[in-house]
Amino acid sequence: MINPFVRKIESLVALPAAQRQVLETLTERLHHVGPRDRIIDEGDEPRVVNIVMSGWAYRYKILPDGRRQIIALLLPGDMCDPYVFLLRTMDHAIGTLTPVTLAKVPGGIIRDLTASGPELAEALWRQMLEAVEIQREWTVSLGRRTAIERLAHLCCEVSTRLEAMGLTDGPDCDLPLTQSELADITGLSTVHVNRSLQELRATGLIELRNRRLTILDKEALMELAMFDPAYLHHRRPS
Amino acid sequence: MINPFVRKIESLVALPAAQRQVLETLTERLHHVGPRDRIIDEGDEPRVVNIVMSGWAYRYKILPDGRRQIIALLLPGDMCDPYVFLLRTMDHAIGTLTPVTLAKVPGGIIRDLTASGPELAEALWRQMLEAVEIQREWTVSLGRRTAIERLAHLCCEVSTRLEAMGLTDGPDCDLPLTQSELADITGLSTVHVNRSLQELRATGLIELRNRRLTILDKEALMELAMFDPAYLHHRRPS
DNA sequence: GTGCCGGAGTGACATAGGTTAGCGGCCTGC
DNA sequence: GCAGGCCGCTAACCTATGTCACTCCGGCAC
Repeated sequence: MINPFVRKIESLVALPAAQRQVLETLTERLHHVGPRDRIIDEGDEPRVVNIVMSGWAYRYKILPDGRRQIIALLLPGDMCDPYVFLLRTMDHAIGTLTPVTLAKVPGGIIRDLTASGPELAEALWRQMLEAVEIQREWTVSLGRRTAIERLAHLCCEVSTRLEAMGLTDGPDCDLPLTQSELADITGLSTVHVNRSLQELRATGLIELRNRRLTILDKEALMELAMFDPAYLHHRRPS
Repeated sequence: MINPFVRKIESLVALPAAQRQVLETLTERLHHVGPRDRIIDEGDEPRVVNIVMSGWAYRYKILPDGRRQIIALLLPGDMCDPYVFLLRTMDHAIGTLTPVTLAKVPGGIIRDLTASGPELAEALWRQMLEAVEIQREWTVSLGRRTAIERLAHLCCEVSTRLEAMGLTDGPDCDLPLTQSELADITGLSTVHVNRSLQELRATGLIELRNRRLTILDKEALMELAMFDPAYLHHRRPS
């Protein structure tokens, strides 16, 4: 299995072989975190840049009264903000959904890397831009899409992101989220997530069993979700 | 009046005088755009980096059926994604709320700047990180805050951001948004924005007249909004 | 095997917020 | 000085989504 981080970076920019080699060695030492565990907490001082090498993680914030919002999903190959270490403290937390393997890259190394040539610096910027666009699309979902549309859109997004990493199996992919986590992503209640999911199933758009998602009618699902994959297209022209 | 872009950058990193001078000259040639006008449209190819030197602009997306969501507010000093020009096309549009003056910096110049020394590269990263954190907080608002809380939070955010730029007058600041624009920011209907605004006024937390906001009880407003300014604190230790 | 627990699923009911329709005030254009 | 339009505001009514309280099922600990 190819290194997902390298795969992701190489989908963004063409790397000289030497640079590629550097990245490979960077992500050799892996840390293992169990499922439903924490990676970093709000208020912590970020010292390293975490890279998800396998498994699913998520960013979240909890309001003083306990309401929780999941802010982003981190899939294999995703990097937690290339330059987080510039911040004094984390303003949100990161946790795992599944068992996760992580590469931890110290800030100094990141600086050295980007100073060594423009390709990598550019790749990091592209990755950041992609992350921001995803975040913006979530903003649109939460602000203006209905419950069903939000769920449909999430399915489209996840499936598209996983596909780009070679992690789909035809119309099938992982979706290791409980309904309560789906609720915290979509800003809904668990009950309503359940209802809406049933409706998505009833109309034959998706199947969802055993943490696996099957998209039965991609066209219709995209139309319902008003999903335009353009915002995920930072791939370099190939 | 000091150059707001330079002011913003200098709040993030300490700049050698020479670098500072470069920034000043970069933002000498200004473009003027009228109120409620467009700066760049979805699908356009971004060639330059826009910097807002005065006035208010905003990012937005429109769904196929016309629903609009405002995704971000761009205040004086804000830069529209330091490296946008890496993208093939804009996935969202940017428009103006008030008359706006803009500096337009070509991508090549940005690259040269950041290649010339680490301070500026770092400043751009910090600015991006701040923008993302704001975006994440909007995600939380839309997902988990009630109507009143969203509006209160927006007031806190705007006032804090303007204050950092020296654009507040004690508890007063600009808020050049119609109720319909507030609705598209907060994911509500205009009617409900109106209702909630009344309630905020009735409880003596804010005043809002003639596009000016007065925060009457900042403590209470922050508590209601569950506003924690930490996410805006990228200022360098001074 | 038994008991426990977390997660999916339900039904009845409550409510935050949306919709529609309409008013009056204030600009602005002419 | 009039007409048209945008904006703030309101009332009556509607509905998407939330809340509460519960069942059922499967996996895991022991």
